Amino acid sequence: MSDTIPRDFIRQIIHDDLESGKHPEIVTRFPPEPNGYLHIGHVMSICLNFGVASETGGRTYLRFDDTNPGKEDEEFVHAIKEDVSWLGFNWGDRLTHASDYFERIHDVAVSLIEADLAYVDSLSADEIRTYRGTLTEPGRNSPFRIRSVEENLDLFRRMRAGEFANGEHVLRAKIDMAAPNINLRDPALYRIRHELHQITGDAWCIYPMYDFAHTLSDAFEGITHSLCTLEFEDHRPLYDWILDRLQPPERPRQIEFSRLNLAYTLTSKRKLNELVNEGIVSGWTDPRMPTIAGMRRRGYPAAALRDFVSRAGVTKKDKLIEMGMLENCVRESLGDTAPRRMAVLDPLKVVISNYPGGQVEMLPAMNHPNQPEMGMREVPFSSELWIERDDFMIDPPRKFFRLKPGGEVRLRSAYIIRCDEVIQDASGRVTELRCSYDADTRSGTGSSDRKVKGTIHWVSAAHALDASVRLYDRLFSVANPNKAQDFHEVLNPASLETRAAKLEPGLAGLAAGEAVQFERLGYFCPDPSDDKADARVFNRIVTLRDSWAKIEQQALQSET
RNA sequence: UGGGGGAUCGUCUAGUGGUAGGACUACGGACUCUGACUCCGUCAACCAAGGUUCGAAUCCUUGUCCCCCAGCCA
Repeated sequence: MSDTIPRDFIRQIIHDDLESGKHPEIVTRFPPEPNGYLHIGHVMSICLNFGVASETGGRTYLRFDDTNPGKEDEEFVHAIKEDVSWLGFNWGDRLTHASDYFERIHDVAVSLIEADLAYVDSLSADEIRTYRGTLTEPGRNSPFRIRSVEENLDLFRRMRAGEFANGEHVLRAKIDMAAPNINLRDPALYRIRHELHQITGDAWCIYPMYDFAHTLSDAFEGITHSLCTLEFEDHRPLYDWILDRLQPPERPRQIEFSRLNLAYTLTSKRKLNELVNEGIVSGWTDPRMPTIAGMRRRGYPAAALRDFVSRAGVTKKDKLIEMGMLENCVRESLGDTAPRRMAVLDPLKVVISNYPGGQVEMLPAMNHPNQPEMGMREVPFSSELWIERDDFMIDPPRKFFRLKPGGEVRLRSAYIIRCDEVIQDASGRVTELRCSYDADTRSGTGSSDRKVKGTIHWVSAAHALDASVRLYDRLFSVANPNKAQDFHEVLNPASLETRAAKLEPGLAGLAAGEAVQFERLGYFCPDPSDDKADARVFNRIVTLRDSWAKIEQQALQSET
């Protein structure tokens, strides 16, 4: 097995670089901008960056790319740190900020000016765009491109000193306005922003651009492999241009991989922001959000997320991964560990007419059918129960193994009951079932091995714990909402459904975020934010696989 | 019509001149006090056309399609 571990192309490069002695140790970084919450796409980057380093005994920096004050916020810094560590990664003492290097970045800018490789441009933003040319036509030199080194030095010093308003000047690299790669057409290095920075406060009014700050930060930290997504591929020549001027002792190499896109979700920060700001979701941590915080609140285990991105792999091919892949990882992670419980989401009253009124039995039930070591619990049984409305049909199709008039079914961990009478209201809606139980069929006793085809879950009415249960579905109704002209039009109106559910009483003590399986329904956990002792709120993490849904479809079709 | 990338089952992914394999899904079956889990089985792919070769997903040529780039965002 170990010799067949698939090694993605990045791990191959890293392996080769270690082998050849190019680097004694691997140093990576995860460089989020603190302007939003991390999402499923970032999980990929986090696992890759921290993964390749830890696998090789290397180090990883968590570096906040805070070069654009005003867009960035401390709230996001906290959230990001929490997300990364929840995912299981540890940056040790390597928590940094691009702003830690502002002075050094500035010094590099000055030395570039001195080498006549950068100049202060006084064109307006609009003019710069015009001068830049188009994808098919070369740009033209700015008239300010010929300024002397002395003048540039003076102007840049005064930019820093705050003598100019936003937008009045910009520092540009002097590369090639005719370059076919637009990133090389004298890219901006510094712009003026009279704005308070969340860390440096008012110390600066000029801020470095991403390409400049990011490349230099990589160099300063001794990053060996700078892993980023495909859209930065044509920034690499600029990355390399900067490194060529700097000549750092340890030269980082940028390698790009494709983003991970999940079907039926968005990962554009801008659009995620809109979902939050417009109140379409309850916030960044809404359990329907593809954010790490949302998925954590929903109840997805960190291990499932790690498993998911590892199955997705690292390549350069555009991916749009099916939701089922993620859900499978979640089920797989929870399947062996989540204790089993019973809960009824759409209650239908059942009265056991031959069971003594007022009598209560505590019936033992396994916490996990495949893992006896997880022990047993007791659930109360009495003459009035709740069962799932779906588990009864007056006129069922073939292969319906649940309750029907005159039919028998086993109550999980309890008795076999027979449906004797169906009570309906004026509109024909079933309001109650009168059943009789077979006292000799109690689970684990008597002739309890008597077979009936179906087993359903139930909760004793008198003992039931009331809870609000939130059923989540995909936020969008199309596989790739990124492609939609307006995502509002492809929102899934049924992405959240709330049920007044009946839970077995033992669930009262369940802690927030602790996952259990409601048998036959799915995995659930108390919502970490909204669950209260006197008003329980549960999230459905993921459903169980449901082959009945398929059979039912086929049955209904064959009858028509 | 500039530059940079990418095309292998429905989805994700292995393959590095020698039997196209795995995971998820789908489908069929076994088991079942969860229509779950588990187990067994089936369907299913090399973008196209040429070329090189005993042999090509892999090398060459020519096409086709898809993605990214014209922020003083990252």
